Amino acid sequence: MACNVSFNARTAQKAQMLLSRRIIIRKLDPRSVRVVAGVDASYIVNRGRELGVGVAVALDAKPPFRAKACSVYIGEVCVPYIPGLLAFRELAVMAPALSKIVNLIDLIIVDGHGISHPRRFGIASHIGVIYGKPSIGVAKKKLIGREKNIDDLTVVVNDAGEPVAAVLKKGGQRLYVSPGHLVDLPSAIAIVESLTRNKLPEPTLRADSISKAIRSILKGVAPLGASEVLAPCEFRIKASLEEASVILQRLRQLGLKASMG
DNA sequence: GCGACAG
DNA sequence: ATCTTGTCGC
Repeated sequence: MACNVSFNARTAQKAQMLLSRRIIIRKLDPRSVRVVAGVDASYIVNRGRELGVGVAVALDAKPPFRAKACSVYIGEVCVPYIPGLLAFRELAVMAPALSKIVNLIDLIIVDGHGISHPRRFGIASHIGVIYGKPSIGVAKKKLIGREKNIDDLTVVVNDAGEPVAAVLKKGGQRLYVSPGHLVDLPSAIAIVESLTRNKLPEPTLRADSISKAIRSILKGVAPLGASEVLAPCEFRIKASLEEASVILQRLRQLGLKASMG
């Protein structure tokens, strides 16, 4: 028996329309951001079932962006990817991970959009509202709106004529930065700039490398340096008994802290 | 009907 | 996101 969870796209859209009214857009002083969270989700297909890996890492907002805590949740995902409804898929595994470290952080950087969304409620806004924390969406591709140049800044404008994102060029990468919750566009731009050294913000990079390392381990390969990258992480696995046991064993073999539930 | 379409 | 070979550039 797999995927006992059902998903209704129309209901999900209604939820977004209701929840979007809770978004607060306002200035956020970058100096008030001391610890920031990076989140990520990856997937792996196993006998027709889809396992999701949710990662949440807390790091200093200043170089060298030292990791202070990390939580990983592994469980089955029963929601498909539908453009505009990404949050319902990713949150299934990201929320259990983020909940473990949310008390430590001042802001969340999310892969995906914030208010630059058909219903003004992308995954970054969703996470921000649910946790009552400032959040910023940083996406690699545009979801909605048209781009418009204002002086030397490129912004994304929605159908209502409202600027909902800015385009940052980082090492050949286009980054769509949009407010999620408790932050405005100028603040979001300044904060993302301060967190970006390479092509992506450091929190995203860190969550991504953790996610990739876990993925390799689950596929039976132990990447060099995996133990170091995953050292700050605690793991929780929710799966069938035999499946969870195998995963648990592999992680513990590498000296990692893993449990079930 | 057609194009667009985060991860 | 994931799959997947060779290839371009630092």
